[in-house]
Parts: sequence; C-alpha cells; structure tokens
Amino acid sequence: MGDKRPTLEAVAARAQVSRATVSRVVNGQATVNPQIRDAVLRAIEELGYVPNSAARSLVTRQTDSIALVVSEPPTRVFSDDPLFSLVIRTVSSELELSGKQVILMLAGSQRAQARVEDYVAGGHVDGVMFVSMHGADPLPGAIARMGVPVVSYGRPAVAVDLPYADNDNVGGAAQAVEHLLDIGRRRIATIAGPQDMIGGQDRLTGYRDALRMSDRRSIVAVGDFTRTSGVTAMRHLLEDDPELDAVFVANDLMAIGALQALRQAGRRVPDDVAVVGFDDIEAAGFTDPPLTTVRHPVVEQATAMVKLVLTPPEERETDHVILPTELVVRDSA
Amino acid sequence: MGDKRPTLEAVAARAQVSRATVSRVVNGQATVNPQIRDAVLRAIEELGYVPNSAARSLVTRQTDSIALVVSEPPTRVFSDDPLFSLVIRTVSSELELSGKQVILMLAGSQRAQARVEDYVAGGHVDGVMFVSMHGADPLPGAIARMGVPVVSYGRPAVAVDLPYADNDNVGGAAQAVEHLLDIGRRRIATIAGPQDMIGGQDRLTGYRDALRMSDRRSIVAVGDFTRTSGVTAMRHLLEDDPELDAVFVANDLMAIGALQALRQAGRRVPDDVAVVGFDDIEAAGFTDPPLTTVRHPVVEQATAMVKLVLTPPEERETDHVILPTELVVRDSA
DNA sequence: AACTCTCCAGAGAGCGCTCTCCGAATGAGT
DNA sequence: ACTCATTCGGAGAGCGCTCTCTGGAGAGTT
Repeated sequence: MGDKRPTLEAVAARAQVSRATVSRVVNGQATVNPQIRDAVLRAIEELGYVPNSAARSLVTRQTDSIALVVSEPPTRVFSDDPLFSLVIRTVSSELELSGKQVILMLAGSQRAQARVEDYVAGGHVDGVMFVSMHGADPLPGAIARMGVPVVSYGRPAVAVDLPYADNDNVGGAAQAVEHLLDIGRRRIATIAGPQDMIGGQDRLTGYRDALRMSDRRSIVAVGDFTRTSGVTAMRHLLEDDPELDAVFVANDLMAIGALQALRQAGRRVPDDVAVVGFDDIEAAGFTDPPLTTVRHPVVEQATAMVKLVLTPPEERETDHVILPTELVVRDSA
Repeated sequence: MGDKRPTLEAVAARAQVSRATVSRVVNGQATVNPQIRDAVLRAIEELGYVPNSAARSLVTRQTDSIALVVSEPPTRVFSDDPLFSLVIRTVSSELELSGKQVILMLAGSQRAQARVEDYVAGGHVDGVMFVSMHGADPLPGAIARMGVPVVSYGRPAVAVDLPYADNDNVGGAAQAVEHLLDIGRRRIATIAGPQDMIGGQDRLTGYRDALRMSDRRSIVAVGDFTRTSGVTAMRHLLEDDPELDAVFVANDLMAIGALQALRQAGRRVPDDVAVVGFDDIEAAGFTDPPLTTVRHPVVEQATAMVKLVLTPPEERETDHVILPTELVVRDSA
C-alpha cells in the first residue's frame, strides 16, 4: 500500500494503447491483436501491475470471496473439534482452485450474527457456507433472502430449505448399532449428541431405528459432543442401567470420555461393555482400546459443499448431497 | 446481490440532504446537526442501507481485512494439529473486535505462495499474519517490502526481521528436561521437531542446553510433528540406545506416537521410560498414562500477534513478544 | 469502383463512495 | 448597523476499473 501502485492507466500509457485494451488483455478477451497484446503484457510485467480489486468489484459486483461462517457458541469455541480444522483446510484449498478466497467468520453470539448479516449485505462476498449450525438458525434464511448463495455443511434444521452436503448420519448410526447387535450385545445404550443439531438428532434416529427393528429397548443419555460430557453421560448410563453391555456414542470425543468413565467404573472394554463412536478422528486410532467407529468422508463433504455454493442453482444437479459412511472396526467393539 | 441495494444517493434523496451529509453521518463525523443526523439515520433504517464496501475501499484504500496465511506443505494439511484450530478461532474473534475480517489463505505450494503474493499486492488486505512458517520463507519479506504490515506466529527464521509473537520454546524445553533430571533420569533422549521450523530448532536447543549443564550426553531423533513420525523416531531411539530412561518429545502428537511405540516395545511409562511432551493439547490429558507436557499460551500468543499486526510500527512498544511456558506434570514423567 | 461487412481499438460513461473546497447562514464583536 | 469569525451542508472531483458504443481500417461482394 505504501507507494503508489501502477494503475491500468499507467499500463495503457506505457503500452501506447487505451485503458480499454489493457482491460481486455487483463481479462483475457480474445479480440485483441497478438502484437498489441504482447506489448501490453510487457508493460504490465515491467510496471509490476496488479489490478485493484476494489475498483474491479465495484463495477463487476463480484468479490471472488466466499464466507465460511462457523455458528458455534463461544463455550464450544475452545473445545477442539479436530474435524473443524480439516473442513476449513479443505474448503480453503478447494476454493483456491476456483480463484476464490475464504473469509472466516465466527457467529457464536447474537452480535456476531448481526455482524455477519451486515457484512454479507455489504456485498463483501459471493456466497456463504455454514458450518455447525444449531437449531433454527435464522441467519441462513436471512442471507438467502438477500439473493446470496448459501449452503450448509450438514443438513440444517427442517424449517429452512438450504442446499447442503451431509453424510448419512442415520445410516451410519444404524450401521454401528447393527454391528453391536451382530456381535451379540443385548443392552445397547447410546450417548446422543446435542439435540439442537441435526447431526445429533439423526444419529439418535439411526440408533433408534436399528434398535426398533430388533425389538430392543433404547437407553439414552445426551451429551454435547465434548469429551467431558461423554464422561458424565456414561456415568449416568451406568447408574441407570448397570447391566448394559454396549454403547453407541454419537461422536468420538464423547466416546473417549465414555472410555474413561468406563475404566474408572471398572468395566472392561469391549469385554464388559462394547463401545462404538462416530467420526473416526485421528485420536480414535490410539485410545485404549482403539475405538471402533463410523467414518464419514469429511473431505468429500466439504468439497461437495464448495461445489454447491459455486454452482448457480439452475445448473445444479441436486441441492442435497448425502455421502455414505463406513464402519471402522477396531478393538472397542 | 440480486435486487438493487440502496445507495448513498438514495438515502440522501430520501432524507433530503446531500450525499456528503449522509457520508458524514455514516462515518460518525461530529459536525452534523442532530436533527439532520436523525433524519438521515431514519432514512438509512427505512431503506435498509448498507454501505458498499468495494466503493468505500476504492477511495479509502483500506479493506478492513487481514490475511491469515498458513504456510503448511500439503502433506501436513491433513495431519490435524489441534492447536491450529484454536489459533484460527482466537485470531478471528480477536480481529472481529476491531471490525476486521480474517481471510484464510493456504500457502503450501509454490503456486499458492505466488497467489498469496498477488492477492496482497492487489490491495485486498491491510495486513498479513503468518502461521507455521518453514525455513527461510521468502513470502513474508516480499510482502513486507510492499509496505503491508506483516507478523508471524512464532519466531521466523533469522534471515527475515519480522515482528512476531512466540512462546519460550527454549525455556520450555529446558524446563521439561530439568524435570526429567530432577526425577533422577540419567539417559534422556529427545524426539526433535522438524529442523526447518524455528519451533523445532528451539525446543532442541532447550533440550541441549539443559543437558549440557548437567553433563549428560544427548540422544536425538528427528520427527516432523506428526504422530506417526513420533512412532518411528521412538523406535529408532530404542534401537540406538536401549538403555534410555527418559525422552523429551518436541510436541504432544509425536509424544502420543512415542507412547505407542514404547508400549509395543514392552517398556512401561513412566517406570522404564519417562516421557514429556510439548503443547498440552487436549488429548494429552487422556493418553495412557496421561502425558506430562509443557503448556504454552496459545490464545495469548494469537492475541499478541493480532495486536502487533493492528498496531502501526511506530506505536508498538515491542516487535517481539515472547510468552512464558508452564510444565504440566501428569503421570508420564 | 462503390458498397457492405467484419474486426478491433478508443472514447467515455458510470460503479458507490469519500473528502476537499465553497458558500450560506448564524452569531459575536465594534 | 456592519464586519468578521465560525459552523455546517452542498457541489463536485476523483478512486481504478469494466463495458457499451462508436468509428476506422481492411476484407469481401457485386
């Protein structure tokens, strides 16, 4: 910013052409005489010209940047969901492929939500991606109404009809429970995720579905996807039903907590109680015992989301991408 | 973007004043008659006016956004450093306090680096923060030369003189080794981090310093901060010196790997081999046994970095912030 | 040879905003 | 009553770019 950067005008002067011509060259229009094009290119090179993006987006009404909005309440900000980082990185590198930038926005508080809304209204971004929405978040709807493309990572609450990329939470949970059934477990409990998140709801649904098919009773405790909540929930479960011989935990972080609680309670895993998690975070591979869990395709899901936000609605094949999950059997079940 | 958003002009017309006056009100200048101000405010409200940022930054040459550049080679992108996410979140919320946005950029490849350079040259950002730099990254220097404020999370390689916020890696490592010495260990090895990163270098230096003071021999293996590299390094160490009774590992991820390798080799921790890690990631609390490690203030460090990039050089008290570390003693040593 | 058609570069009008003058109106001073 | 500050809103010139429209030159047609 310090010293003046060359403008289109300067390049035009140096190449002895008009601004319009330089603009054409810069934007790769075909209708330019090769000789003139070369001259312009040389001038650009010599001057070290880089187009000013503000000026450009003022007229094109395009910003080449997409917001990634993380609707995470402040309390959870510091409990590290390891997948979060993977999503960010995938989205970022995927977007770079299309020459777009990622603008990261936290929307954990009311104030922050208003900020995001104003920001988008201010025309700063060409699209918005939501990650980790809770309940009936009004923000996506508000933004969609402004005519800005919106997508969600994970299926949003039913009220809003947004395009989204999700994994098959219901199917994955059912898969986990069926595995537990297959290895002969009879009293299968679950530690569910927060019920204001669709992921939490769906995994509970999958658990219930699988159990209903086999006529078993469901035993449910609810956590909030953090490890400590897993510890607490497991303890409650053990109090409620000391006879349980298996537990399906709605995410690995809580499963790790459950493993700890189980150990403290003197239960052996998987001998006394089998445990299946969900997510297949890296840590799942080196818990004691290594965690059997449901893996879902984070990278593919993030990629699908990016594709959705970049594709105009009329060109989309589908608005709802659902990716399959896979059971990873280790030692805990 | 879809339908026309109201402009300054429209607000001016509605409030029966000139554009200039509206601009004054929007930017909070004092020299506006309260009555007129109210009228303008009402018009803004009624029209739902939000200033167009492109137009504004075209004339002010300010963008209110700061780039967060992650110079991580693609190979490491998918090995989740849990702290990475914490840094991102802290930076983001800290920046929001000053009304700035975070633009996340990956700079793992040559091509990506060039992209970042062009982007910054294009005047998109008011400042750049670097995270996780390797070796003598030319990018920060190039950007600093353009007159854009640059800071680094962690001390950069000596060649470039950038403002930075770092933790006391040398001191922390020394602290860890001294603890090992205190509990009576005699053959203390280390698994060092990548030597093209200052953090890796400094922690090795701290290890060597502490050992030299006590006249012990150093035993070094080098990893790359990933868990698997910790496994490999630990195995090598065990081959090189089967008698070792302690190991200081340059980060927790590798320490977790080392713990696994040790278990596989039939060594008990801490009885046979004491292990100390570095970082105090959440997982360190629930390894088996829980990991003794060096905690450093990630949030404070990120906050300090943000403060540096936002403060003009002439107003800065210091260009180099170094935060103290703390040894967290658990069961592994 | 006169005409039309195509191709391609230049002219110039904005995009929405900020900010520096300017000038009108008000109040104080003589 | 008249002059001189002083306050505060308006006019208008850009900021750097895109893009439509225009017009000149050369090629093709009759």
